Amino acid sequence: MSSTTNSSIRVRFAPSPTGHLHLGGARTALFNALFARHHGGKLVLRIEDTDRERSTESSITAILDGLSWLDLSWDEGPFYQTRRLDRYRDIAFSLLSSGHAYRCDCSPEELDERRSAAMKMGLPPRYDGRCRDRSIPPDRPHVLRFRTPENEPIVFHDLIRGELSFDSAVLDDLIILRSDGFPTYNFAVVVDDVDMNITHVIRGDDHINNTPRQIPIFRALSQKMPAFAHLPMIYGPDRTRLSKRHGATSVMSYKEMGYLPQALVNYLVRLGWSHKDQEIFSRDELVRYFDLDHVGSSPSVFNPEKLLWLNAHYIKNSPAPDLVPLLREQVRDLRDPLPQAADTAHWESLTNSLKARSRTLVELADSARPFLESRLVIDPEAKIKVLTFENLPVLEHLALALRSLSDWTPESLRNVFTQVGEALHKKLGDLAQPVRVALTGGTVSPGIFEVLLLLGRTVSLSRLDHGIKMVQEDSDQGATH
RNA sequence: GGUCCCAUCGUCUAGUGGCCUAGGACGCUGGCCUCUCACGCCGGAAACACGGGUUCGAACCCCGUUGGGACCA
Repeated sequence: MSSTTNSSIRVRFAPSPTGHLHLGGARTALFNALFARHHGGKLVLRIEDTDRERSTESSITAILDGLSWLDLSWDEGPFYQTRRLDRYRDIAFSLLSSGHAYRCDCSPEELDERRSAAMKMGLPPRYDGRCRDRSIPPDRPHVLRFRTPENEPIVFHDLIRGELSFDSAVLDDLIILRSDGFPTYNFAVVVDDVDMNITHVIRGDDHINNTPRQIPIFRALSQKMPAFAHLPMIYGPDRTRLSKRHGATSVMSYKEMGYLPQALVNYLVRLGWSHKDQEIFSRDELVRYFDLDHVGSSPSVFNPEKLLWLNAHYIKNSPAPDLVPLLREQVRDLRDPLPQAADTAHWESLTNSLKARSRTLVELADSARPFLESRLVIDPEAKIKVLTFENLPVLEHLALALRSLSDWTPESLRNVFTQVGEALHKKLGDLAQPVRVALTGGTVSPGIFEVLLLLGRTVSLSRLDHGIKMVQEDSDQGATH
């Protein structure tokens, strides 16, 4: 165990900018951030952009956007590996002069050939070390290879998995500096982790096999090693690594689908980590409770249903004033708004009426539209089922009674429905449904009195009249046939 | 193919040798509430991969098998 004191804990999140921030990366970032906050340490953001083929500027922006949407902040950086190339070269050459590295001028073609020859003979396709003791002049094209110590077992203690050991015989002399002067992945990572004083490397377990390649470099550099913690992968439903073909994997696509960042964070944190039976965590609780000792070691399958449930939970339990700006964003394209759409109080009571019925902000917006726009689209099925000739008396009686109402309060509205119900020998349910379809266009909505109140007298009466007219026209047509 | 990792309900997980006739959550499902739909509440079905050990006792420790996955090519 390391003797590091809490205040000096330093972790890093080190994405490659080759695409959006995906769920696995987001969880790695989250665990690093929570670990840092919990221990009062620092989080360093490092962009590993040495793969010039695949790294893009827009990916960097996308990753930063994703982190900020999730409200994950870092303390230092972002540092870019491409701006540290001189540093990697310096260290590589210092390893050359200390004898830990050597020049190699084997061509890719030769290496390929030897690799396939080895595989044909059933041998592992590793570099045979033939340049180890040749002295290749520096003016010839060459790479720098690390002289991997032989017969030295590599054992380290993983904070999540315990002791992990590898046989150094399977490690070959990896290239640390390419002929174009670019460092290789495993080398740059070690130089960075040393330079940035990283105390805990928390990363996906797809890097577990990189660790034994990195450890000898730490040793050659005479640097003390960070502690390692390898997080289990997140799988898709088919139990392979989560990827695009499993649907939405980018963090920002969840924003577009109307998810709250708290819901996604809460979902991701429970993938691999637990705190007894608790499912819902505030950010404060997360910081307080999170630690590596309750991170599991087995991979988990991404479950969109549970995420949806969490999202519904967060929507339902958010105060309306927090939700209203998000709702406004969803309905920016409002056409022909109702007068009350200018009133913040209307947005808030609307949100209060709808939030327990919405699992996403998109659903919230869809159900809010009839209360914000003048234009009302009547669902054809609802019309056929509910806006029938049999229900015409219900609508007419209610319209008449409502029109003569002097006030427009829950009590008076309820009285009207009760009286009309008694006169027509109908139950409240028989009255509410036709009104609901006439007023909202569908069979699903908040309570009918809430709807009446939300819409207000003028809009309610005109939609009711319009509904009555529609039924009359339909029955006229039916009569002529 | 080589190396490494993993294994509790369909899924996320609790569980660190006796508290387990295995707990919670999502989903599914029966009911209650009810003007619709939700929300909420109450109930149900549903798992320790298999085989050996160790131990008085194993979901928990060890070994093997099987299955899955990652990495390197």
